[in-house]
Amino acid sequence: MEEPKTKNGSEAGESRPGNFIRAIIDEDLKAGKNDGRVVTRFPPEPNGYLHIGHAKSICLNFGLARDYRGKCHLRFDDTNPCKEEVEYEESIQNDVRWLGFDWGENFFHASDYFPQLYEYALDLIRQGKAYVCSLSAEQMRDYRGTLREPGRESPYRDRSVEENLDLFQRMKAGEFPDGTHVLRARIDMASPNLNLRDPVIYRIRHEEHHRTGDQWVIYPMYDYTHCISDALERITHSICTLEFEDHRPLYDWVLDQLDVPCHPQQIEFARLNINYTVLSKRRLIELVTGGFVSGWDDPRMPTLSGIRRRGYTPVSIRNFCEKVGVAKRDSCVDMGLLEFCIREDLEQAAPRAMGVLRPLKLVIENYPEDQVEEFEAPCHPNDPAMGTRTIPFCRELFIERDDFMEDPPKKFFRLAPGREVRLRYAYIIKCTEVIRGAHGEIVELRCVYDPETRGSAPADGRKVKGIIHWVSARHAVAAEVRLYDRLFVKEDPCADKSVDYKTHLNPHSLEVLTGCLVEPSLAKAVPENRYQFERLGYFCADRWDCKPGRLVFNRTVTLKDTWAKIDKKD
RNA sequence: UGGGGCGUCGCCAAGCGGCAAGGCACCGGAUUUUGAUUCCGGCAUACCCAGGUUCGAAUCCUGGCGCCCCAGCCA
Repeated sequence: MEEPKTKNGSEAGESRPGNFIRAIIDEDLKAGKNDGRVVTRFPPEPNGYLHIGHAKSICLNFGLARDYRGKCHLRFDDTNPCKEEVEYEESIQNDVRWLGFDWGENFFHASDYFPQLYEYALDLIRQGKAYVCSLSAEQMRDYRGTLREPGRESPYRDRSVEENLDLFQRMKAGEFPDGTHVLRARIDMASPNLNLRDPVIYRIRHEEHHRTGDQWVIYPMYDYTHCISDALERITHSICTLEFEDHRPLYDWVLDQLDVPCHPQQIEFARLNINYTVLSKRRLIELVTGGFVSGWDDPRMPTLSGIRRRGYTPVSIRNFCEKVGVAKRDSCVDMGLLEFCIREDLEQAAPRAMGVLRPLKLVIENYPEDQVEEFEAPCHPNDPAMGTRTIPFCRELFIERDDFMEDPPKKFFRLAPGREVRLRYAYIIKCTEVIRGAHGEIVELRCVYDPETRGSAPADGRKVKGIIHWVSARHAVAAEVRLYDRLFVKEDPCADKSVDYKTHLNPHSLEVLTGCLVEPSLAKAVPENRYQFERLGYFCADRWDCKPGRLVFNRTVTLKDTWAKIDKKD
């Protein structure tokens, strides 16, 4: 967290946006709750990679801890040995750190509490508030009732404390196969809240756990584990997403029965949605395993590792999460906001360079054959502190194919036959001839340059509106450039439940360009270096594939393109 | 005629009875050797609807309507 530590949100001068969670904390503080402590936690299940939706939660929880001078714990919710892996734990920690947050010593696992959780379960049984149920899964579903009808009590509901204790201990000892018994909380089978109809709190799973190995064959369920874990860690505000709102009565019930250190407050907020992508673990996994993307960190993925590889910066993600706000309304944020955030950051942070994606050869006929000039260009037009780089210039250049049109529309002010244009940081040139190939395609442009226009406007006062980028044919360096676009063509790929969301995958979400040419100063680019290729967009040297002698750039985002808008309108 | 939430500009989102913040997008215009950036200006007589209370309501009350979540031994 590189930002200066600030005081809490209630103090004057604080500019952070207010949200209902901060309002609750402010009130709690005013009322003297929790001895003035603020302790939050980010509790991922290690069964997938983090995505931008998690970033919202991370920024919220760690941000609260920062602003209220509290703590935010990182706790892995690893209660289901069937789905969880260490690979995920590692990636999650990397991603949280990359985002810019630090949990310090406060690193935990729900599995750390298995022994205590077990003791608490015994306690519940002794109080007659939990029982071993031997109904099958199907039977239990049947007994649970429906949304409108109350459930029926299990025939095992009134087993004696002794029998329950005995059975539960034997469950733990591994005497029974999976699915034969569960431990259930004894609450109310007629509750309109299904979560309270004697929820399962322990199940048998003869499965190796990635941390506890084969030490346990019974594993606690989320509802039972999460609240107790929070209490043991003395969490003050347990922030989760809306779908857990119905679970809050159970969260509170469990803590009310037990002798725990404190009773944290669960607060729910709306999860993040972004259009033209999907943010559900299940679907992201499917995209990866189905080979629809190259992996979890494919630059098109909304995963933090994907976004990172695409070229997004941590600060841009944090700003995005800040701008998105925190509320309880289901919402879907425009992808355009994310793009705004990365442009906003890179505009000031990324050094400029010239690169030609689709090269078109251009020969300056009145420029001496052997002459080479070197131009000193600023690395940033508005920030001299970023220094300069030198750009070689000679008779033969490459320009962007899109910057030439034989028969241009009115508002096109780039190169065309007989027209003048400025070569950025160099001379004004005029196109005199178009050379064609065997099939009539344009293969080369012949031009003349005005030697008097280097670094200055023409003396005769004529106006040249267009400025285009270029590279020297003799000095340019080859590069591969990967152009990324939105992953889906539909705003909400999952809106129509009768159609597989994958049918809305954007077939043009990746375009690989291999014949690109970039200015020689880029030869030294190392993985994750970010640049603005002038007039084109922001590009990031690929984290894995960019190596000395083989440049690979990913397009993070284009520059705002007013011309494209005008062109589309006409 | 199950329960729990939510409805303020195209998209987010403040607002908590005193007369609709802000951001994105969008539309003008200025500067500009990136059609970028920056800069100025515009952008809800209106807060799901209908009644009611009040001098005064997005904010309170009543009744509708709409959307989301819940019937895993997932989290």
